[in-house]
Amino acid sequence: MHKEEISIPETYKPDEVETKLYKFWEENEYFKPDEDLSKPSFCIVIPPPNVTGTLHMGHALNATLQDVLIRWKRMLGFNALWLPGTDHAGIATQNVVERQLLQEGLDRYTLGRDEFLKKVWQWKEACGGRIIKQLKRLGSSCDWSRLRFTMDGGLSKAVKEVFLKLFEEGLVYRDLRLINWCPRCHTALSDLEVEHEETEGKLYYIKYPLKEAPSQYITVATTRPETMLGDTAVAVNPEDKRYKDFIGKTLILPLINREIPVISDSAVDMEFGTGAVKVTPSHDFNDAEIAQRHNLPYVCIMDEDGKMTDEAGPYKGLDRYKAREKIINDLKELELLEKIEKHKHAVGHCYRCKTTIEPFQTVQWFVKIKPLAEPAVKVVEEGKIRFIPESWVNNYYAWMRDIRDWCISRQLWWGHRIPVWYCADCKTEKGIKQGDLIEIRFYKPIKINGKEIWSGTYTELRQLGVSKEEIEQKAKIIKITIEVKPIAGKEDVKTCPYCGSSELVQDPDVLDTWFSSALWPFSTLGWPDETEDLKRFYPTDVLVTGFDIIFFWVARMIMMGLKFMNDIPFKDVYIHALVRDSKGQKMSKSKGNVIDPLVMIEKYGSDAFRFTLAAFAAQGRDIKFSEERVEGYRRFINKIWNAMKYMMGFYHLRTKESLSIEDVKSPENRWLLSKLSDAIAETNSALHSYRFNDAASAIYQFLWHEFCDWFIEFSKVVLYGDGDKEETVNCLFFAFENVLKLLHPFMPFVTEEIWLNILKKPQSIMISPYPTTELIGKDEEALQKMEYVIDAISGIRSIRGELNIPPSLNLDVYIKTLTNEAEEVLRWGAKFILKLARVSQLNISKDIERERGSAISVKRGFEIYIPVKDLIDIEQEKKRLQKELVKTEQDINFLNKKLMNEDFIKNAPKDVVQKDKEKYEELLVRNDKIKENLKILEELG
RNA sequence: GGGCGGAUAGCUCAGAUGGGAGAGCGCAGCCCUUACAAGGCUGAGGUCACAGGUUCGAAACCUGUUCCGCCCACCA
Repeated sequence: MHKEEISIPETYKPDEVETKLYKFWEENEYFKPDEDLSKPSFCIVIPPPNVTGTLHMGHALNATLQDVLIRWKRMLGFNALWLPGTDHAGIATQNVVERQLLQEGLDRYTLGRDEFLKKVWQWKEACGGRIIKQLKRLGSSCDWSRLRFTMDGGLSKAVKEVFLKLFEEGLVYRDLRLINWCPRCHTALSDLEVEHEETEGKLYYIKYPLKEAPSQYITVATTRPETMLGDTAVAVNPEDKRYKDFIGKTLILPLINREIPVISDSAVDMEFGTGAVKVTPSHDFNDAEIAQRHNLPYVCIMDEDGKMTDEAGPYKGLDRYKAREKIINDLKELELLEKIEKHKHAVGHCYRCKTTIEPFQTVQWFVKIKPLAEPAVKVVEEGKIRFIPESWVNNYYAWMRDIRDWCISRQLWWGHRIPVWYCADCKTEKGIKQGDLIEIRFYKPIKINGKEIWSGTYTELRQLGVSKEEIEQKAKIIKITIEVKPIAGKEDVKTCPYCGSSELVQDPDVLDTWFSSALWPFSTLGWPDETEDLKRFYPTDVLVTGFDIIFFWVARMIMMGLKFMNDIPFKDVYIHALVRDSKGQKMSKSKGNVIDPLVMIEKYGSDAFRFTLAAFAAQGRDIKFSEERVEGYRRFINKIWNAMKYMMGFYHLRTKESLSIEDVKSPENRWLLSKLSDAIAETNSALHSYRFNDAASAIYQFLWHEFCDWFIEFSKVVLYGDGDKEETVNCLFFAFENVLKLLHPFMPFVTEEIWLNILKKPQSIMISPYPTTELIGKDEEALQKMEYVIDAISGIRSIRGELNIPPSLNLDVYIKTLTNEAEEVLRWGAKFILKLARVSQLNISKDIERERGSAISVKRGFEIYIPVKDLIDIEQEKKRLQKELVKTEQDINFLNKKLMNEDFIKNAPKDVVQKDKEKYEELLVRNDKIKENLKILEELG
């Protein structure tokens, strides 16, 4: 083997190396699966981060774990594809761009829909790639040539296809009902997008006088007095004796003097408040249900801005909170406010902007979810999809069982526009012209013939000469009522299929962002086309994600995958924890406790950072991130680097690339390969069951403590002294290279740097085969043998350390062996003992007479004596032995009790009993020796 | 109101199917030994939240309690 001169940098510099190597990998297309179809495939689709996103700890953890898996599988010989992409993130992105416009003094309505969308795309092109760059910085080995975006042509095609199919089957439908409305974002939200937060509020007790006898009244309790303007009844429980006589009577709604009935409904809780509930069908979900049952009218008193409508009489135009204030004051004046109590209750907030949501009655699109949910539950029950950790399936089932129809339309501009059109000229069954039912409001008035027009029906506006385009562009809200028949189409519908009219308006709404993400596992692989990728990689193998989007995303992917691919989208769902700060608090900008992954990478390097995340990723628990741990793993890298530097001094002696246990003779070398074998086995098995932390620690433990602390020290004895240098060097390199490969999925950069640029391997480490144990083998006998040597060294060191014997002192050590095996092995290992325990003279024999006044250490098979009477304080050694005596005696008692227990002997497995017996015998011997020595020391002292 | 998770060394956490408790950091002592002081060696430190139970044997399994954290839910 030709060995050229290699210059090795004194220290490892992550920042230089990482960018260089990432470029190298990308240029060589190592991230792409190859075309070899005989290899099994392994696929992960990335949970697409928002285009607006910047890499946070959650992304970093998520990406690290996926990269560990994909690199591991790739090295195991799989055709591995990690498919990356980003999500258009409807509301979030629209908000970002709108905020930007605001700084320029613009808003989206002034720009119009098309212009606004152009701006968003521009923004996406300019800034949307940021998170991709950051993922690369982390070392993610995604196949970037397959990068997807949820608004790409292909994915949009998939979205339309799915919508149309569901529409045709009646699984998407339009309905007029109460939905969650964000008055700031001006859009409907699904139930999931509402965050409920426990809030300290007030409970207002308001008197509603009886019409026939105004001195009598019913008191209702409410947290939202402003909604009383929309009351159309007061409900009491039919069982409630207090109100028995009121049922059926009429009350006068204060402030606006509407006559409303007292009704009875069993949904009313007699215990709460006064037992009488005001019913506001237009602004409360419960009340809407009561209204359905009792056929109550809906009075809408709040508009889409959260301001009071015409129906609110004197309160018209007031903001909802201002109206509340005024109403309370007015009620006080009328002496109709009985009392105000403090009251805790859950208030819903918009998950994007935190504004309090408002139940609002509008026409929206929904997905009928039960028929989709049932099969999705079944595949999990049948074990076709596995959740890891398993405990999450309960959450999944619970949600899926009580699932309600999914509101998918959003009153936004950025997103997949609903592929549905409405004809303005058709007559409906009710005989009204549809066009009249399409009502338009403008954000800024348009001028026609010098007249300012703010709003009108579609037909009116067209008659006034407003163009279709202008309506689409400038309209703030286009209200299309439920009576209008939707015409769905893959392509733009230009003429009405019923009447041939060209007066068609496209539904102004876009789809919930999560609608397109639900298709992610197959839309990214090319569906609806039957692509090669789809055949090869669907179903994907594992989904790695956080628990916060199990409902938003995971559940919906399962439903859609089953519906449109007739197959599960992934086999395993690995749910990882949330990354919190070191105090266990959720990281958030407002708390100022956010740790930026990129700062960590800059300070410590990507490898150290990734390793930290993996080492923290124990199942089922949140991660309290601590920077000190990252620092610790940076030192680990330093350790690796230094070990490498030592080894490279002997590189020229290397003769073999590959070894198995049969190829080596010397016990310490066989010991090393056996330990390596264990580390390999543990790493693989841990990764198989997603125990990332166990895998990380197995590698760390082996590399630092077994390889560096023990083996390198053994090797010095041979390499700086006598012995089979060649074999030792071969073992050093073989083990080191294997552990580099083991480590590569966790620390891709430093391993590659050493592999390629120090060891001068011809090919990247990322496509080298991952170590498996069968090629190396294990030698139990060598492990046993080395245990004698290691015990001896530890025993001497221990005496040294505890008795504070300075290393400069010459140390004579006597080892009395009790067995032939011990004697043979220790004589062989004397060279190691001498050097590693810094012994100047070592005598090993069966018939060693202990010198009076020796420090003693009793090991399995031998005893160590160190004559110390001239060296140290005998009192100290006595103390040391007494301490040990206490320990052994405790142990003996414990084992004795156990072994005297007949039930234990009878019931415990034989090997457990056997092991305890052996331990017991050993302890007895040790105990005797210690006692003996103590006696001698006593005599001396 | 329902459900889930946690409580183990001073700190942060491991302990997969039950066989006398581990790591990293921190702490104490000794050491610049020719890879590494970003290091080596040696130590100290734990009634595994509490109370019962199952078992020959429990940190682990079961029941209850306390304290934290999270998710879901239309109590106005």
